[in-house]
Amino acid sequence: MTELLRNHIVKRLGSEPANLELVLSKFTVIAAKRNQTLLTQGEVCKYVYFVAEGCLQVYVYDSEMNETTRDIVIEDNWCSELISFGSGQPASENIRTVEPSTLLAIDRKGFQQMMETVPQFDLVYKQILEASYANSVYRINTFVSLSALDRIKWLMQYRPMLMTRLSSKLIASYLGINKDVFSRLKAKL
Amino acid sequence: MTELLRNHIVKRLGSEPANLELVLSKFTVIAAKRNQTLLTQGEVCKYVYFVAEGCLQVYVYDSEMNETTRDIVIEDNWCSELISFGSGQPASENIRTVEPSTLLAIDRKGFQQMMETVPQFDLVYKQILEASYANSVYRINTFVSLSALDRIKWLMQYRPMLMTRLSSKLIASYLGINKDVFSRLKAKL
DNA sequence: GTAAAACGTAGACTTTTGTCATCGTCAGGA
DNA sequence: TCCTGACGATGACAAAAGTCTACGTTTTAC
Repeated sequence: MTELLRNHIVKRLGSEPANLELVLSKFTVIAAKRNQTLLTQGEVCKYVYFVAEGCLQVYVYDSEMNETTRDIVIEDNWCSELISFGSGQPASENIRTVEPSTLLAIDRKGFQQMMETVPQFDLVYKQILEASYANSVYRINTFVSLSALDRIKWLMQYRPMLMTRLSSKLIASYLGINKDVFSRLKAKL
Repeated sequence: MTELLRNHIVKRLGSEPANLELVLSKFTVIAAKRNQTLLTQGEVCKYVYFVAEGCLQVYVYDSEMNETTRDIVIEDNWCSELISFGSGQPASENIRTVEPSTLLAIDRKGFQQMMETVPQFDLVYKQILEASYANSVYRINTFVSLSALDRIKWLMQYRPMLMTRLSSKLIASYLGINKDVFSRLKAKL
């Protein structure tokens, strides 16, 4: 299963770093069922996950306990609550599986060791952080100005796989739209 | 003027790093008037700015050329389009002054030299990036689920200075609210 | 296998938000 | 000084989004 992570890293760095096998051995393989909670807000985020198979949801609750989904992470991507993971502060977000998933998890200590064993991992971390940041910025700039209908069109254009793969409820919460409204608008396309 | 930046850095790092004076000398002082454009989307972002005095707006245009403001940066904070600055890719955002401002600018080469001269600057960069990321995440999680009225209340609670300091038009675009609606809701408080 | 729960769709209705036009005020430039 | 253009407020109206209920279908749990 670490094969997928190896490919991912080689792809990112352009070549296979020395000691990669050693690093890979530091990851714990987790076979998670659907709907399994990986992180609850208020707790400290202890792991960074590489999603080898499956799909994760990063979400918060609003004042009426409705979920709003900040991010949906599919296979071959990283997922964590980086702020909490890096600082040790309580996490502000929740993470759960939305499909049966295979995850490769690494904790802070392992992460630290990884940085020392393979100096290029500093670069990998920076890349993850920068990609996460870019993603957030993009999401703000795109979504603040778009109507609900245009947000749906956007999703169909740029992440069409999610439309077929995820429940309407989840998509609606990702798009910041009421689920009834989502159902109606989708029918109008 | 670099005095303000020195204080900022010492505050962040907890102590004054060696060679700080040398590093400070690499910054260019810019006295910018109100409404001056510092970055236009499509161009490469060449500088990271430290806002010593004044206020900057980071914004994009939607399909009807309305501005939507992703961030407002006041004195004692950093401002840039980090993705473009780091990668050399065209910027996706615009930056302008909304008040007469004093800025300390450093370009990529200076930034690079800074990293080498003062190793702790790697940490400063990471801090800037992490803070920017945390800020974006917070903005998404807060704003996606809040009504226009609640967004105004949020601003009054957490960044009250902006309410008095900025034009209604700018605040409305920061909150993602139509300016007429903003005017009405504000009157109802 | 069956009962219960969750899900997706739909209609009727309410609330929120956006649009447009108007008007008085104020600040900056000629 | 006067003109002009930007700004903020407001009313009337339109459009978008949210709420609630109901119902048939699918999925899940026991």
